[in-house]
Amino acid sequence: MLQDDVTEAIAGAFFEELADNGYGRLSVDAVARRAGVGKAAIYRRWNSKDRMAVELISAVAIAAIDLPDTGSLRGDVREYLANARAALQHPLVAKIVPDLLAEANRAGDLAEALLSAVRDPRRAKAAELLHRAIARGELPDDTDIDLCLDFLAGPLYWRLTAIHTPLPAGYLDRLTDKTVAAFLA
Amino acid sequence: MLQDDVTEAIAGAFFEELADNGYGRLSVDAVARRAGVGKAAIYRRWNSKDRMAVELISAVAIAAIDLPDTGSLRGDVREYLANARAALQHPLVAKIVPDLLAEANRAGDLAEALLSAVRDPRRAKAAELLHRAIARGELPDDTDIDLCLDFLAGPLYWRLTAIHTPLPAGYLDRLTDKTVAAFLA
DNA sequence: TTGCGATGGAACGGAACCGTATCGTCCTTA
DNA sequence: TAAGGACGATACGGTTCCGTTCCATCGCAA
Repeated sequence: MLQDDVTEAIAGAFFEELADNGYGRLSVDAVARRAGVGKAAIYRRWNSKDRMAVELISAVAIAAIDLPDTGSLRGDVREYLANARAALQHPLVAKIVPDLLAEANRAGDLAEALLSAVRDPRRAKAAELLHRAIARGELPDDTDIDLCLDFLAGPLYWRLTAIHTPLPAGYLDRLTDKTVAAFLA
Repeated sequence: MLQDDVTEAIAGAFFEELADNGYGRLSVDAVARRAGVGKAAIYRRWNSKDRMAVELISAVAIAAIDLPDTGSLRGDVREYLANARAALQHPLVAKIVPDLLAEANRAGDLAEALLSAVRDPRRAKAAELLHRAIARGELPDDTDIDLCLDFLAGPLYWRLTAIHTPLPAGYLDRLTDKTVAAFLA
């Protein structure tokens, strides 16, 4: 029976290595060393480095999908952005997400797993936020959902992962204002 | 005297390898093989893989800075987005930019070079677009420049590199409308 | 023609990596 | 108490990589 604490040590070390080195430079030896674990313990759980990565990443990505429902468009947007900020400001997440996003544009099992297990469900989930606003009459029926979703996620992601400078006080409120204004334009 | 055609073949192969494998998996042997060149020809030009990468990437990144000046805010935004779309739809650029953006969040010479040679100049250049609009009176004096810049770049970047689905007809026009609306909110 | 220098190709040492195998040790369960 | 299995550690073969070195060839200038 595989021991849970060893599995967790491996998972923790895996994400730390992923943040430090990126998926391209990730090595099983380094994960084992960092976890204080023999390599056999890793290969007893997954039969290759790629399978380990796909399984560990998919698990946390799926668990992280959570959509607010405050009853108003502005409240939902504010809450969605606050969740996104909290996630992307985690030091490990901030380094891992852009790396995996780049990896998703390449060929391979990890790319397919990321698209089907992370990107598509997350985008469908976020679309619910807009559909609810349309049902409430806060947005017109012919709202361009896809375009609005780009405005919901794009600016904050760009700010936190590309520009990578701290958010000034009140940033999230002003971001919410402009995002809602863009939805209505 | 180093031959220019060899240098160009190396540069071309470097960017193709970078797109296919990412910076983490990039190997000098593969670049030389792809360029039809001996490894010695590479090390005669740069004394390490990292120096080659920094030099080649910095060169094209600096050359690619170009800001439109159409005389109106909406025209400038439309033109800026059209430029960005053209760049990010190039198949190599679409794979390389997200990879380097992830790399910029890590420690190392390449990260520093990317920040100082690419990110900062590009953001300063884009800020001019907004300052001109303020000077024309199209935007209020107290416009939050930083926040607006996130709206200028974020949605399209997110769409083209994270979502990675084709842009429907008229997307850029509607994107421009919503972007300007966000600026004014 | 002679000579210089860049070239492609090949090989090298040393290091890292993957996936497997083999230890002796420890913990759990029967 | 005895048996089984997961454990950390270590080493292995085979591959890949970096950076260096050597070689024969080719182009070009004197």
